[in-house]
Amino acid sequence: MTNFVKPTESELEILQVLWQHGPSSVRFVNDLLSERREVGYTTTLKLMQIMHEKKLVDRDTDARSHIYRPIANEQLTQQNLLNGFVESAFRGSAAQLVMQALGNHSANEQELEQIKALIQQLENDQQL
Amino acid sequence: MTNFVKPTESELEILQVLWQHGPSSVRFVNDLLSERREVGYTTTLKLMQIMHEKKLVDRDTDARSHIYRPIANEQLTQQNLLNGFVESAFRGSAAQLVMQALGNHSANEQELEQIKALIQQLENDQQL
DNA sequence: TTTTTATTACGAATGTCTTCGTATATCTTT
DNA sequence: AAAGATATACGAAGACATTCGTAATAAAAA
Repeated sequence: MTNFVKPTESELEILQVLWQHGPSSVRFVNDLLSERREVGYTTTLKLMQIMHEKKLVDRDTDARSHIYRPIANEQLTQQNLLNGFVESAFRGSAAQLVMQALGNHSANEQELEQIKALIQQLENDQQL
Repeated sequence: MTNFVKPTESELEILQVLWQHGPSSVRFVNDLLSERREVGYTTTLKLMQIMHEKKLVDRDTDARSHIYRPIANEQLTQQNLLNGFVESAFRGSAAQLVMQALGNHSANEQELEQIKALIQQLENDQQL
């Protein structure tokens, strides 16, 4: 967590593809994005080049078609984004955010169990 | 929730002041913001005027010093922001976000109890 | 080999966000 | 009333973010 560069919306969309599918070419990423919305190939290319400059991704340029991969993993990035989000939208109160998230985005039974287990664990740790 | 306009970072900062302190003048908002960082008066003024155009705030122009107030309340805005955030950063999984939030931003004992109670309630409702 | 296709690099246009200077009007103080 | 302080309106500059066209190059197909 030395220095976090916040990805933009579009950049995050690309990172999602890379996290889910592993190292990928621009072509592959653009094909996936195109399924969801209109986006030109060179637009995706340019974004990925910028992400490389920002050191959000690494790339292998051995083959003609370069292969990109995220530098930070998904969890760490989520954590950094979450910190900023809690700060700006929830005045720093993660508990408030959790309440809102649970209240409106219903989680399923299994997820609720997982969350309960996590809380249990947190409470146990706190006793030490 | 007819049509949500997403406030920018700076706009959200101003909304926070209005939610916390009630209807305020530009002067008041700018004084508060200035305690935390360098920001010119006309910068804050301009932002609040733009927020008025975007219909993020209403204003009373009876007195020379106009009084601004948020149009949407804090909870509703948080909910809208949260939906977008869960979508873009957590692939739509609110449960994942909750786990991350609980894991790293420790909540205190009382907050954990509140969250547990909420989960209990959700589980009860689900049985109907 | 020639033509077609695919890929990168790059520049530039457009849009949005943030910031501030300046002009004008209004209120307050002297 | 004159001078100073305070408010709004407005334009514009600078920084990013997003998008795409075009040129150059490399690979694949004909």
